[in-house]
Amino acid sequence: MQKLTERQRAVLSFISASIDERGYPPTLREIGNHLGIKSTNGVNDHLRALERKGYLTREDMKSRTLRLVRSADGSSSAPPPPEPDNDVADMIEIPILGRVAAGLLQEAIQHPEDTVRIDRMLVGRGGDVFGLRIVGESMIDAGIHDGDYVFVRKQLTAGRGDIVIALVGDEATCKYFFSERDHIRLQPANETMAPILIPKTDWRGTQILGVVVGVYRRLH
Amino acid sequence: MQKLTERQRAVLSFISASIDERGYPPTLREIGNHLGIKSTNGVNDHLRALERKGYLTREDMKSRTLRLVRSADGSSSAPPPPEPDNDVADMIEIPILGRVAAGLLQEAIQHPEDTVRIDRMLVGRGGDVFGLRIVGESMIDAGIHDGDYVFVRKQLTAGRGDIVIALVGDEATCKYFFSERDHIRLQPANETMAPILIPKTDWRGTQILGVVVGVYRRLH
DNA sequence: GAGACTACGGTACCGATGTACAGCGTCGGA
DNA sequence: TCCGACGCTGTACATCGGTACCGTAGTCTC
Repeated sequence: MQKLTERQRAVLSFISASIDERGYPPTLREIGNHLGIKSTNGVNDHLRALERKGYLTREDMKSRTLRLVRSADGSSSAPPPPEPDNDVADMIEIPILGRVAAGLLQEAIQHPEDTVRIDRMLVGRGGDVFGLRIVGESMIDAGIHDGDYVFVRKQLTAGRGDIVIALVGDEATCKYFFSERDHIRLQPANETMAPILIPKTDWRGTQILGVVVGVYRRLH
Repeated sequence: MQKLTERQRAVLSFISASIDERGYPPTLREIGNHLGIKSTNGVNDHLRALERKGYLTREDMKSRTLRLVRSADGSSSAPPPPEPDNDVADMIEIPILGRVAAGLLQEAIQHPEDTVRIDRMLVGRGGDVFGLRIVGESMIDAGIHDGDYVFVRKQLTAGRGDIVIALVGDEATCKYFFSERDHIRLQPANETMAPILIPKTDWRGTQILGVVVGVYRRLH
C-alpha cells in the first residue's frame, strides 16, 4: 500500500470518523468544510489520490458512496470490521475513577464518576488508561492544577522523573517519581511541599497505580 | 417499541442490508427500486412511519443520512453494534489548525495539522471548537505550557480575564483578555513578559478568534 | 359512514452533490 | 530547468435525491 501524505491521511481519518460516528460517509463539501478546503475540487483531488493509492473506492455520480478499503496489513479502514481503525479514528474510553488525594482507591474505583472518550492519539499507544481528578496544588509547578483531569496508564513501574499516581498509605497521590539509593522519593511540584520518602524495604510494586500520560483542564 | 408492518419491516431490512453490504445507506429511490415502489413518496411514507415508531432517524435535506436506532431489546437494527451509538452525539471532532504565535492565522487555518476527537463534555456545550498547539512560555503561570494543545471555542467577544486567542498584527497569540478604559490589555501569564496594550480605537472585534475552553498536555 | 392508518402512483421543485475545466504556487527529483 | 505530484481556489453544470402536494384504494375501528 502506497504511503499517504499528511493531508491525505487527514481526509481518510475524517471519512472513517464520519462513518463510525454517523453511520454514513461524508460528502465532498463536508470533508472540505472540516479540513478547511473551500473548493470541492481540492477535496476531489485527495479522493482521487486515495483511490489511486488503494485506500478507498467510490461509485460514479452517487452521493456518499465512499468506502474504505481494508489495507493489506489488515489494519482496517473498512467500517464493518468492528475492530478499531489503526491509525485513524482510534478512540479510547476512559473511566474517571475519582479524585487523587481525596480518598481511598477502592472507594474511588467503585464509584466511577464519569466516562470520557478521547482520541487515542492524545494518550499514546497501548495500555489501560483511566482518569482521575486532581485535588490540591501539589503538582502545580508541573502545570497540573486543582481540578485538572489526569489520564493515567496503568503500570506497576515507573521511570525516573515520571509523574505517577501512587498509593501512600490509603491515599492515592500524584507526584514525580524518583527511585534513589535506598528509598523511593515522591516529589511534589510545589516548593512549599516536602517530598515523601519511602524506604525501599517498605516499598511494594503495587503502590504505583500508573503513569500520567495526559493532563486536561477545562476552562471557562 | 411499536410494532412494524410487513412492508415496513422489509424497508428496514433493506436499509440494514445496504449499510452492511455497501457501507452506506440507500436513497429513497434505491429503496423504492428494490421493493418495487415507483414513487419516492411511497418510500417516504415508510420512512416517516419508521421514524415515528422509533426505528430510525435521519437528517433533513441530506442524502443517505438514514441511521438505524438500536431497539430496546438489544436485537440490532444497528448492523454491527460495535460501539454504542448512544452517546456518539456527545463527541466532537476538533481540527488542530496550527500553532499559536508561530505564524499567520491564514496560514494556520489552511493547513490543519491533524484532527482529534474528544468527549464534548470536556469542552462544554455548543460552539465551534478548534485546536491549536502552544508555542512558548507566555501563559506558563496559567498552567499552559510549551507544546500544550488548547481547544478554542470560536467567538468574537470575551469576558474579563478569559484566556483568548487573539490576532496581534499577523500573529495569533494566547493571552488573558482584559477590556479596560481606553484599551484592550492582552496579558501574558508570565512575570517576565509585558502585556500587550491595544488602544480601543485600533481594536476590532475580529481580532479575537476565540476563547480557550480546554488545555491538554500529553506527557510521557 | 366518518376517520385513522397503510400503501402506493405521479409530479414538481430545489437544495445537495459529484464532476469537469481552468488556474496557481510549492517542492523535490531527473 | 522541465516535470510530476501535491494542494489548493473558483466556477459552472447536470444529476441526484429529499420534500411537498395531490390522488386513489383497501382495511379496520368506532
